[in-house]
Amino acid sequence: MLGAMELVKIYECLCDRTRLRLLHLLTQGPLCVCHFQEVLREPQVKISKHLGYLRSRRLVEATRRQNWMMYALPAHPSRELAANLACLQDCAREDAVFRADLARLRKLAPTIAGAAPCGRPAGVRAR
Amino acid sequence: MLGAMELVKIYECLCDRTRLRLLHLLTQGPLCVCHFQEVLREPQVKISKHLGYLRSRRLVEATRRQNWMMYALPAHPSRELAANLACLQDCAREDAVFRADLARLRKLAPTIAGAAPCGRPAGVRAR
DNA sequence: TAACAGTATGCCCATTGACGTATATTCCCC
DNA sequence: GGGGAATATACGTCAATGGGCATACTGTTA
Repeated sequence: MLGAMELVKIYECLCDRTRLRLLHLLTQGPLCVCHFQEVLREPQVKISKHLGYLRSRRLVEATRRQNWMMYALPAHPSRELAANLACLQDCAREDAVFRADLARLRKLAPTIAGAAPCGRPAGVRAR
Repeated sequence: MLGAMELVKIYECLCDRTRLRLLHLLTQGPLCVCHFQEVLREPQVKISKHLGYLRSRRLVEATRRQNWMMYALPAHPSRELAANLACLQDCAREDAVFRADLARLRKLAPTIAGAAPCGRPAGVRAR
């Protein structure tokens, strides 16, 4: 009689504006915390905590890359998660906030595939 | 800079197991509180409160029909709501709890269209 | 090893939500 | 008007959550 809990867990993750924005950005590919900070323009602690929340519930995966934590959607999402992420992406297409986020992200990291942390070219270290 | 709030509101409604079951049942058609009580096997106050929650956020509409309150999904749902309800319905298809709910509902009210409250034939009053 | 950048965590506070018990409300029928 | 059925609300309690501030952690560089 449990069941349906996977879905509830997903919706619990989706029911916060900040987390929604994070997940939406992640549909574009893996990103690091500083990316999120710059795109969302929210304090580091807020971003980090929400990512931790998502991670603890397995909606995102994290790997360290030198100093940076790279966050990504699960490599093998459940059917439910995949469906809801697709739905989110669809809804986001017509929303001003999500579109603006996407625009800032694109300006920041024009090429997402293999994007270096914080938009710096791979191998170049911070100032 | 508001935006995205419609979605958050929807997800806030979806992130509870009981509300999820209620909404899922409502995708079959309008129902009254006693239907929910019998299908979910949950106390009246719990059902009623969650319906109130959903109603206050405009995810369901309610109309009185004699002694019974009939609840239904919005006649004109937003794009976001429609998308998420479809997604929910899709996810529910493979979940034991939702399937069991549906089975109990069908036994209770074989014909949903114009279903009388509490499965009694229209016009027949309670014992 | 010291300094620093990137990130996470502990603590505190305010808000929200879920649940149960008891009680109120609304409508129908006698 | 009284009684009863169906439904909603008021209260109290407890747990979870969001946010900020300060601080800790981790890896890199000097």
